[in-house]
Amino acid sequence: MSDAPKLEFDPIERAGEIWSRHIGDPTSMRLATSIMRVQQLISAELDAVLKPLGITFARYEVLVLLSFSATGQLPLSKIGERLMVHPTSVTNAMDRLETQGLVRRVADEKDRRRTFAELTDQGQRVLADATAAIMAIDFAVPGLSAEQQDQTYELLRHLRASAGDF
Amino acid sequence: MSDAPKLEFDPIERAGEIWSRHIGDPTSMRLATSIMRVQQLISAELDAVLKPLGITFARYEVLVLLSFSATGQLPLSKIGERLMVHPTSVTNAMDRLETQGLVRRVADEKDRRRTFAELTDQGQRVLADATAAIMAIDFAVPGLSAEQQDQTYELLRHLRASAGDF
DNA sequence: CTAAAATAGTCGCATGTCCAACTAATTACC
DNA sequence: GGTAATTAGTTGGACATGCGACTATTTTAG
Repeated sequence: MSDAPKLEFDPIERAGEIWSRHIGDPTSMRLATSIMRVQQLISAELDAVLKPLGITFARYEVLVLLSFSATGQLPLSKIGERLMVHPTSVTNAMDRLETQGLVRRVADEKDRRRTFAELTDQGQRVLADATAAIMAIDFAVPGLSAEQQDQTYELLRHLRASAGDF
Repeated sequence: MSDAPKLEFDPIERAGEIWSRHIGDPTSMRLATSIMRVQQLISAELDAVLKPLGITFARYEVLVLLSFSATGQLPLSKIGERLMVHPTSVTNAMDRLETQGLVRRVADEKDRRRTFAELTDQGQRVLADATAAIMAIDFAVPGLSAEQQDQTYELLRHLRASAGDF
């Protein structure tokens, strides 16, 4: 957002759209690029809202995960699995969150290969603020009715399932 | 893919999904995270297919854009505008493409602030191969019928429009 | 019970994206 | 006409993400 190149009212012409007009069909390609674009918009919006709190959406997701864990802590591997990101991404996020004092690494005595992640008090506070901030924009995002949103979600769910998600 | 953490058949639990079950509703949040996940899958798939050709999808989009330009060349600013990415991303992609010998920077004599990007012969060859490679997977991606894909596209279009796209 | 295989995390490296700031050139405006 | 505002690109820095490789520990096999 913000500094993003201002497109007057130019039709969006990413690869998918271009193909649709020049090459044959690639409906799926058009859909693919559209999804990527929407993701870009959503991601930018979420990060913008979280920026004042000093975290990104990626890190926010880690906090959310930890807060809902039954024991209050989660092995790093579990986090990567749940968020479906590479182990190195978890390490990266944890390093930053720990530096910020929002989470803590705790050694697992049972299995010394593992490390648990645990929310700090400050982490809980930031999480609460972040959630509130996101909830606030939640209503502004739409452009689709609740039914349409559910419908879109359902369609994407099929896509994810077949795409091997996983 | 590949090294991605193997999730048995665990329900996807990113922030959005988690909220849906714990906090109130946030249908839109659930949709948002779903979109982000689908984008991740698509992106990984595309990059994987293009990898043997030595390019990424981001760079591929630049090549596509250039090949469809009427004059065969495009000012860098126009590329950023069309692909809706920051100018620095264009500079980055161009640097790599130029190093690979797939595109060329050409000074604009009329307006000396500008620089044109132009496909090289090799760039055209790589583009052709890349397009073929992508078309090939295009059929495998689905999970949705053609109608469902159009439907999803339409729904996302509304979302993009209202989200200020732009 | 020991050697091989699997698992958990980390590090370095490559990419891509955006922002802030800066230079150069062109256009606007008083 | 000459200065201010705008536009085009680049550079440097912050982040996120994935891959390959490596260490340490635990499991599995034979």
